[in-house]
Amino acid sequence: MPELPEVENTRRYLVEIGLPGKTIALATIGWANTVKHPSLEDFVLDLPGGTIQKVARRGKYLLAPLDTGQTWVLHLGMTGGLRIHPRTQPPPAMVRHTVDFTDGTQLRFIDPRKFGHLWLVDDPAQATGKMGPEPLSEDFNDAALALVLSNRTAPIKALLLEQHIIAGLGNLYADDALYRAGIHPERPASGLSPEEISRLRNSIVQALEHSLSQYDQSRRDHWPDPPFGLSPWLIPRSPDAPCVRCGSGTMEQVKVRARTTFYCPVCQPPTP
DNA sequence: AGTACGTCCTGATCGC
DNA sequence: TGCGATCAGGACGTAC
Repeated sequence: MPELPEVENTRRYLVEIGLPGKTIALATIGWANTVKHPSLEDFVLDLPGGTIQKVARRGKYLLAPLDTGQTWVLHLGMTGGLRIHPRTQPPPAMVRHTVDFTDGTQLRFIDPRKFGHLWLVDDPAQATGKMGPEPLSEDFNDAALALVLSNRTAPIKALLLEQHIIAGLGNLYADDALYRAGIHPERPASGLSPEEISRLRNSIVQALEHSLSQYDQSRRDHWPDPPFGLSPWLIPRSPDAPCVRCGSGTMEQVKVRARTTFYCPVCQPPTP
């Protein structure tokens, strides 16, 4: 379940371990469906020779522009993870794809469920599609959030998961943000007051930044092989667990758009 | 246009 | 103890 903090953690890992500047020698794809563009044949033909200029992130996508002018785009899906090791080091379990560099190191794409995707494109938008504002950027303000939520009757939780509304949130951080904000996940989005929208925006930022700071510490503690485990979030994710926010409620579990959703009925009442 | 649901995947967990 | 069924969900495609 890599969401924005996990993908950003991966980006920082890749930068710190020195991916920018490496030149690709060989791409080995173990599951053809992972490559979305161009064809598998063209992907493995065109990627080698490129030198990585930098590693950027847009939502949950990692963007690695090459000196060829094309951009190598990676999405970790639900179970994806990336590691760079010397090619001679035994690979971790569940490595689906590898990319060898000319300096003797190798990127390992670990992905048990094969939901990850790769692209090689001229324009990153070919891979990412239309994306909403980055929640940790200046573009993400109360007015912008209010605008995209207006006239939407869908549950607020469902909209938080749409990448063209806000980039980078997934199931866990959507729940965590709503929990921090004290907003019921099934409230119709258009029914939120300006105060609630402001609280929600702040809560999204806090949830993400809290997690990012934990990942920064974890990378320092475990360098050069930080663990894949998820950073602990505030919201208890088990039914009937005591609410750590109000201390009196017990967590409820429901499905919102087929996604497991937790909330505290006391902190997050169904009506304002 | 907005909303809802099925599909892809397989390791982990559950129930009998 | 073993084995089949179920669950997990990011993004996209399809249907209404």
